[in-house]
Amino acid sequence: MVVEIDLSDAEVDRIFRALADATRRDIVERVLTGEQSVSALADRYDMSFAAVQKHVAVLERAGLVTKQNRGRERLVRGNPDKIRRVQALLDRYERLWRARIDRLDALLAEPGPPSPSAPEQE
Amino acid sequence: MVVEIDLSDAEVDRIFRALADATRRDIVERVLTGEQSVSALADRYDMSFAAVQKHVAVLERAGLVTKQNRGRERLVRGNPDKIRRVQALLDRYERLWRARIDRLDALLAEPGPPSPSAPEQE
DNA sequence: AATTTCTACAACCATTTGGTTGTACGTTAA
DNA sequence: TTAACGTACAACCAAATGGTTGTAGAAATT
Repeated sequence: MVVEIDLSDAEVDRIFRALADATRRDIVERVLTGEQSVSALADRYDMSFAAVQKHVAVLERAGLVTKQNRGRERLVRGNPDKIRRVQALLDRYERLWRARIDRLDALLAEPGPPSPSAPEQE
Repeated sequence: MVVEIDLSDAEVDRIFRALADATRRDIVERVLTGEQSVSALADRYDMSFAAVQKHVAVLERAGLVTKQNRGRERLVRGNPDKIRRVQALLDRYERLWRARIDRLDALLAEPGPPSPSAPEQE
């Protein structure tokens, strides 16, 4: 399955920043298992309801979760499309990196020194 | 190839936070192509040398790049092992997410309503 | 009708972030 | 030797982050 990469810098900023917090990553894991209300999530953490509410808001702004009204509750659920795009993004990084390593390996495997390059001193 | 996932919460925090900035992501891409000195990197961006120096320090603390001394220069290069671990981490998220979607799909495909669940109103 | 539950949001606070400028020091070049 | 280059680091600043408490409103319960 091919996933398109059409995220703006600002979007990628928001996504990575949202994932740069252990509580928020934990929330993501929880709503992966099944949708949960904000207060149900808040019960799990040693912080105020408002704090958890803010974390959910950060995840929502990043597009990683969505909220749906059910009565007085707000059900939080994951956004699979977005996580696939993040996956594709990291996949691209990994491929670029691997390509560089492969080039270096090939260079080192050559018989003669291909270029004087840097004398590599500490 | 199997990559181990043994990163602490704090490490993952640092990695995601490091990637949550367009300039730093660009630096990562540049050093993927080949190692570069800090000043060579600084020339590329519309900000002070010290600012770029700080960005590199953030990437270094996250373990995404390393620096090596060559004379008066500090050569910045990528850390392939770390990026592979990040890749593995995201891979895990993606698999969890996909598993949930598959479960939901299976549920919806069943003939009778499996459970009354929520009346789904806005 | 009164109370409780779940949520939203404002105000506040300490800390971190991302930028700046300035100073100092080792290394290279003239 | 002197000048220029590359880097490190401190001090400073505005804005964002991550937490708090308090107030208010809509929905459910009693």
